Amino acid sequence: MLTAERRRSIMQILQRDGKVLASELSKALQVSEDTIRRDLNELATAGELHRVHGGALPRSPVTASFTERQQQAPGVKAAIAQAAIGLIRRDQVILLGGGTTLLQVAQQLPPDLRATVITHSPPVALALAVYPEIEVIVIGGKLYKHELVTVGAATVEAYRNIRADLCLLGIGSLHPEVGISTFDLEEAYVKRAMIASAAEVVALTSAEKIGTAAPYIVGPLSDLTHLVTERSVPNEVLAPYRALGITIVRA
Amino acid sequence: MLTAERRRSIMQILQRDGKVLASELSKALQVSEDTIRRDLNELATAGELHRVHGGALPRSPVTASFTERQQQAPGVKAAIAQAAIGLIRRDQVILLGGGTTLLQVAQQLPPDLRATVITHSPPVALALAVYPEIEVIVIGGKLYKHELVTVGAATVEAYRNIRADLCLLGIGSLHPEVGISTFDLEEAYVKRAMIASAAEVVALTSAEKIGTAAPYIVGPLSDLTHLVTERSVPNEVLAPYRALGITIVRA
DNA sequence: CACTCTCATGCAATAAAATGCATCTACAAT
DNA sequence: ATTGTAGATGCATTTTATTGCATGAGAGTG
Repeated sequence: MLTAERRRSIMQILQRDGKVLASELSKALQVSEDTIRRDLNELATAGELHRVHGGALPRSPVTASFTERQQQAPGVKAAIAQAAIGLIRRDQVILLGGGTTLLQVAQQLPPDLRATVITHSPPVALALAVYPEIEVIVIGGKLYKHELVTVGAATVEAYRNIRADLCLLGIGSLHPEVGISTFDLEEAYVKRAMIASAAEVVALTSAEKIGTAAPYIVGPLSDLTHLVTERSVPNEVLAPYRALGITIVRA
Repeated sequence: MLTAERRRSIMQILQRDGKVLASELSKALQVSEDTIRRDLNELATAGELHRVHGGALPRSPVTASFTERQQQAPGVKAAIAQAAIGLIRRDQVILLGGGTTLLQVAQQLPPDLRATVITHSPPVALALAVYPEIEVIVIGGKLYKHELVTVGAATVEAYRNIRADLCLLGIGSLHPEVGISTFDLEEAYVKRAMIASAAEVVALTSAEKIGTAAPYIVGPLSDLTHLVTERSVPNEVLAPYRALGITIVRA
């Protein structure tokens, strides 16, 4: 039996049973557990399944990509979120993007904040539901399962009809020359619409994303009014942003 | 049973019942309480739940107060949800309402179901995000915090532009003469729009809601094509619904 | 304060995983 | 045919994870 053939069998069994055990696969496919483990690791690296001790489970888009990242650098993200919250003023109309950093923002707002918050991220919307004085507006659309945000024409259209005071956005890539960019086209459209609808635009980004570029351009750096990032980012890296009049906030 | 699998079960039970006890989980999952405690601690560290003495609670206080109501009769709601799922066929376009019963539906769908599901409930949308073959459309609007659904003109308008095969709705009150009614005006509008947009309309309702009326009329009983309710409901109570040609499904 | 239930910790047994190494096979070039 | 090479496989060994149990500390209740 060919290697690729065996791996296909593993995927089929996984789909059929909802889980696979390394020991069982070894018997069923007549190869050693070492080989099975190698297969499982390769498949996990390729993102086809979720490797766990003893076997593997189907890759669930939510638990895999979203909650997993939540753990990566919790301290840093919380600090950035906290710093961004300092820019919010009472009674504003605020656009909140998706992603784990913005979820942190939604969770850490002052309990008595009075504001209108508009978001296209269901998890952010749920986090906001605890605040009695916040009016929450959900923007609909097609749900992107890995980011847990809505996208598409309906989403963009909805943002177009809004005039907000403030927009808080998680940014995937920032580059002095390329500008704001992201790894997903649909998300780029949504972010562009959000930026166009807000008077002040705040980018939240961790240190390692500054100076990088991604395939899809959201807009020029001059779209931003504020940049919230880690304390550790060296001054010279931030110079081009300051030169554009962007207010830098260090968490 | 795999460790990761067991933790996933714990999260499911937590979501279903609104709380978990270490002692009960130990019996239900056939492992020692030590293992359960370790699981709960790990899940708490990962931010997936809120660890408390004796067991654990959902992480977010929102979903807590929301799922708390599920404790009242978790078995009944799960059974009604399961029965309603039997009406779903592959590749349909389905409207899902809000509320705890519909959340149960979203959580108990067959893992490989292929369909398009449209909902104005963020918790339902998140529950649907785990299904790889389901396209999820979120309907936006103003967020109603107690029901965790969106309402308002945007919501109604969005549903108006949709033609669905099936609509699954939680119903607050059903009365042979009054028809379908609810305690909230905004929700009445949304439900009306959903009913108007679907070929088949399925009402999910527990026994005690049948024969009651509420201030805001959604529409006549003849809007319904199916009624899913508890097995215990006596036949004579259901007679007027049967007379209208409504298919009765007993959970 | 006394009682019970729950929890944390260290420990040992077991299962699973990673690693390095030898062997085997398929395939291509000579 | 044979030689070389890359990849796949199995085995031995070491390392790491998981689990249940015992002990004592701690929390909750009346």
